[in-house]
Amino acid sequence: MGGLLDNKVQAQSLVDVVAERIEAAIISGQLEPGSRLSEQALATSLGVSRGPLREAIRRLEGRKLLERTPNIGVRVAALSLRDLNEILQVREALEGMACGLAALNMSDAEIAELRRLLDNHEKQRSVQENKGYYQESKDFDFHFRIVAGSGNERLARMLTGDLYYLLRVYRYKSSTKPGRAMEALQEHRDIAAALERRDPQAAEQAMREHLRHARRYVEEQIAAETTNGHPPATPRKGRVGRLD
Amino acid sequence: MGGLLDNKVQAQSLVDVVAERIEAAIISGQLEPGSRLSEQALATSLGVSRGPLREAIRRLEGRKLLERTPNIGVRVAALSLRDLNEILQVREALEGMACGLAALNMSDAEIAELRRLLDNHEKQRSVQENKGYYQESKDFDFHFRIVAGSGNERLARMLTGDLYYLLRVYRYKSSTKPGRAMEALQEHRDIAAALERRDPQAAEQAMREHLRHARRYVEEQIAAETTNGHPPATPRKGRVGRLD
DNA sequence: AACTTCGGTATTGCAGGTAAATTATTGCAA
DNA sequence: TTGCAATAATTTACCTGCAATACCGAAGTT
Repeated sequence: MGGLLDNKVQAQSLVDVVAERIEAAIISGQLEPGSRLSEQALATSLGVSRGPLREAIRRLEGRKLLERTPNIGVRVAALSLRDLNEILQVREALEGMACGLAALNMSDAEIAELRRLLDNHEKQRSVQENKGYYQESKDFDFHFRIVAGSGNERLARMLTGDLYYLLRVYRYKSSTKPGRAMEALQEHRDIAAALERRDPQAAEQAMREHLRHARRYVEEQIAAETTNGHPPATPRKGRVGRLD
Repeated sequence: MGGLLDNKVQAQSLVDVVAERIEAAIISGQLEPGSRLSEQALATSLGVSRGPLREAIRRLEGRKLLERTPNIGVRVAALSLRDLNEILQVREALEGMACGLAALNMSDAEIAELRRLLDNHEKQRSVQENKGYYQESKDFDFHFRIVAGSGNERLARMLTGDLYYLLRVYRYKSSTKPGRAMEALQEHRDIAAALERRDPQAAEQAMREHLRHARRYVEEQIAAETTNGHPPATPRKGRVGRLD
């Protein structure tokens, strides 16, 4: 394994490239949620004709990252706080199950690796002590490994391929809250401990609790919004997203 | 509610129509899993050019109902027994949660309606007693209402819009098993009872158990397949699906 | 006889162009 | 000045045509 010739390369059509590019732009924030995209502008900006671009858009449409209104146009899917809450609820159920399965299916080596990952995080955290925030990619890495370790490939794809993306768009870090980073790290440790004990029920519970904290944060925002008569998060409709 | 003017009609592009048509063809079995579809043939058969057809295909691709291999072609997604099992596992978690939420969020009227539905099923079942099988659409209706009653729209769409479709393709009726129909009806009653009691935990448990039975059926098949040295379910590759 | 190579045929991938719909703008009237 | 109407401009929707790639069968080689 590891040889350069072992990986089977797949021909990539323009559509694939364009779709990936747009997806990346959405996640990176280059294309803001709710912003409209002009076919002509995007096509010339990417150097392709409108055919493949439209096909790429259709695919992302199927994945609910883009929304098209016939004869009007395409916009980046915008999630309301309510949507966000719903998605987090789904995530809780799915990733809870994944974690329970991981307790049964992950290899000892994988779990050990997970533990090392956390020690690593701890160090990095102590460096920027007061920054008090858990770097996004680290958090993602931890969750990713567990989900992959569940042994249920479809479940893993649903989480890492679909739900995570939607959440990332919102760079929704409840971890920006003051003491949250330390808490999160501790919760990660609890999860790892349950995995080491090979206790699926405890693992599921630990993961669910961890995720519930994140969700509570959103629920607080919802509550605040509805009481304050806050403007219901108007997604900027005017802006047209480019990729330059 | 229910007025003819309440439904907001959306302009439907050719792509929408074509996509729906293909989806229907897949579900109805007109297009078998694993079968290849020729763009030219489908296009002429549907009376559209290849452009919109390709876009429709791309969308279904995003929804994992179709799979495209670059420069080769498109085929209807084929699920192995292992895939099926994975999906059923996901369904268990998701629909379990949905049922728990439904116990909190469904209106009394909706629950009462559910009960009437079951009485109706019972009658119909007793008519074709020995046929011993729960008509597919009835079963779907029951589950559909509960899922919709969860109050979590995204969850409902994931289940009814995505997972159910994948499962329907396989018309995988564990209900064809001899005594299964009666059992299933009884389980439905248990679920309804938990909802009436407004007991979310019991509701979730009842639903999970109901679904676990279906899954066990698949697991048995997997076991049988691997021991018998059965050919691993070769999806017919040769056939080209038409819509005529 | 089996395997490889080579050419023809069919299918997919991509680009541009025309028609239809929506949005923006301008002019007119109240 | 405001509201409406007609028109112009922009954008999407769809179709056709051409290029690139893969598939299939025949001929040739080992």
